[in-house]
Amino acid sequence: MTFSWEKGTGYLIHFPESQKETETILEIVRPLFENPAIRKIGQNMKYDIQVLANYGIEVKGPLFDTMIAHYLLEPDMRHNMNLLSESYLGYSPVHIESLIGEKGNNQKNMRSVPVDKLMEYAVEDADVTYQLKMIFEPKIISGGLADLARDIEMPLISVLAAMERNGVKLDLEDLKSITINLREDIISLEKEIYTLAGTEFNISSPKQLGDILFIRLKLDEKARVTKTKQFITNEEILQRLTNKHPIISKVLEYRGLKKLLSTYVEALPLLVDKKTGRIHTSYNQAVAATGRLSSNNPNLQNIPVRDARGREIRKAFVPEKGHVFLSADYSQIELRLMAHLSKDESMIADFLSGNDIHAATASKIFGVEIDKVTREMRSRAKTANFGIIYGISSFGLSERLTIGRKEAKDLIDGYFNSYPGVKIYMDESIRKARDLGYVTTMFGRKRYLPDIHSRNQVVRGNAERNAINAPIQGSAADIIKIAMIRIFDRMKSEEYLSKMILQVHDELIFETATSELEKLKDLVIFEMSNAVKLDIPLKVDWGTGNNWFEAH
DNA sequence: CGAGTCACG
DNA sequence: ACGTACGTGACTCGA
Repeated sequence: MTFSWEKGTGYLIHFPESQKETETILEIVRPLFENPAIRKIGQNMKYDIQVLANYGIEVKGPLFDTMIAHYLLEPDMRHNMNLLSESYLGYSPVHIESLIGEKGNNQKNMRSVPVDKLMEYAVEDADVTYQLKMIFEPKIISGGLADLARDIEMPLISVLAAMERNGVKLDLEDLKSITINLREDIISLEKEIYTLAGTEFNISSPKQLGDILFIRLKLDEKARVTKTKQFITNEEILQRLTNKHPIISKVLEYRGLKKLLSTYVEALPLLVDKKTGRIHTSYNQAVAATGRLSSNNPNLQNIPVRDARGREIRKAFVPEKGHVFLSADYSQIELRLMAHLSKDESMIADFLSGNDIHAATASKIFGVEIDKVTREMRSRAKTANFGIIYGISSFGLSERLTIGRKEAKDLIDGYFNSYPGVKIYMDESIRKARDLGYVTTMFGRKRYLPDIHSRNQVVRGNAERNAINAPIQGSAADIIKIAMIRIFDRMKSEEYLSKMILQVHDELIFETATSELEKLKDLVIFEMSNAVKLDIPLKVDWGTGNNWFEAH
């Protein structure tokens, strides 16, 4: 592990043989790492912070992470150190693989590398990092990204490190019984499908399934195909064929259950950490071009919730004894941001009225009193509101509402008549992207959109939708990051026992000591609601429970 | 290792 | 005549 200080010195911490030597070294470096007046520089510092935490050292003081800095400078690119070194320093560092071998089971431990080799690697690592810092920091400042870096991204690193280390407990018994049920159901569906098809085949193979449905059973003479000339067999297509043949609904159910089994129910238990007995996701702070986080190994940001059977999996995420889950989420944050950023008076008024926003939209675009809005009208308005955030097109909306292009266009025209400021704002975002080459979030995060000048209208259309969506999605990401930092700081300074454990884009989940529940709930709601002052309030919904299902 | 599919916000 | 809703990660198949 290597670190740099302001003076550019490389530090090597080797992994000593004896316990005594380890302790000596730790006590030498501890005052440095724990000194809040010393700014630490590193590449992917979340990792280093965790290694040090394993040795009981808490890294304090400001951070400057070159990976994160480059993410802010070039959010669409990749940020690993060798790549950065090659493109900014014209120098190819020693690959870690040359010391410990390729990734996989045979990858050696750092401890097995001879100390002289290790030293060379470590010193180079610190040197490269420091040189990158010297290049990136001025760019961050001149790019108007200093506040975002100093106040949000760099402080967030420690928050994420702690959340990852906290992890979340899984009820393995619960998952086991889900597994048994799923396996049974899958086997019987399999048999039914083979009977209905009149032959056995691999249902999980889109190619084989397509051939069965569209050649053997001839369920659609005009079946559409992919670029690779396979039949499309996705859910949307299959749904439309439900009435054509009883095999369809069986296949859909089979697909759904297989997904649950392989992606969640069977996979999650394998990722329980032997030492902690918990699941530790890792958050990637530098992949999503809009500024969102992502989660992997496992991805805990896509645990099923929409469908009843999938939602059961959430019951297996449980707090420790004496604890309860608290979940708090921003209500309609992206649409609220559209209202705020566009300053559209009528959308602001709709939010301030306290009415259901989709019903209010429906009332306007369909020209009926709000209490005369039907479920169907509300549902369409909701789809339109989503479309607006994504950078609507009449084609896209018509696909989702299964209506004609003309009808969709009329709906959009009606929408813009109701919320004229939104139309003006969207045009302004695209104009800004053309003029500057990028768009920004409320906190100055940039996304470059070079394709905005493309002569190819498909490519250009994509950039135009990004010009509309990125400031919205990105501002929402900025806001929850601010809330996370403030909540984390307060939980530490006010000595809470509870832990922040998960973030799912607009939602935070806490494993709360039961005695702290009321206080923590107020703290979380306050900090989330007040992370930023908008023209309309940020609404925060919350729930508690003895598992994630109940709390959500 | 790309393609197809599908889980989430 | 084109072909698109925004952002991710994981699994399975099959060349």
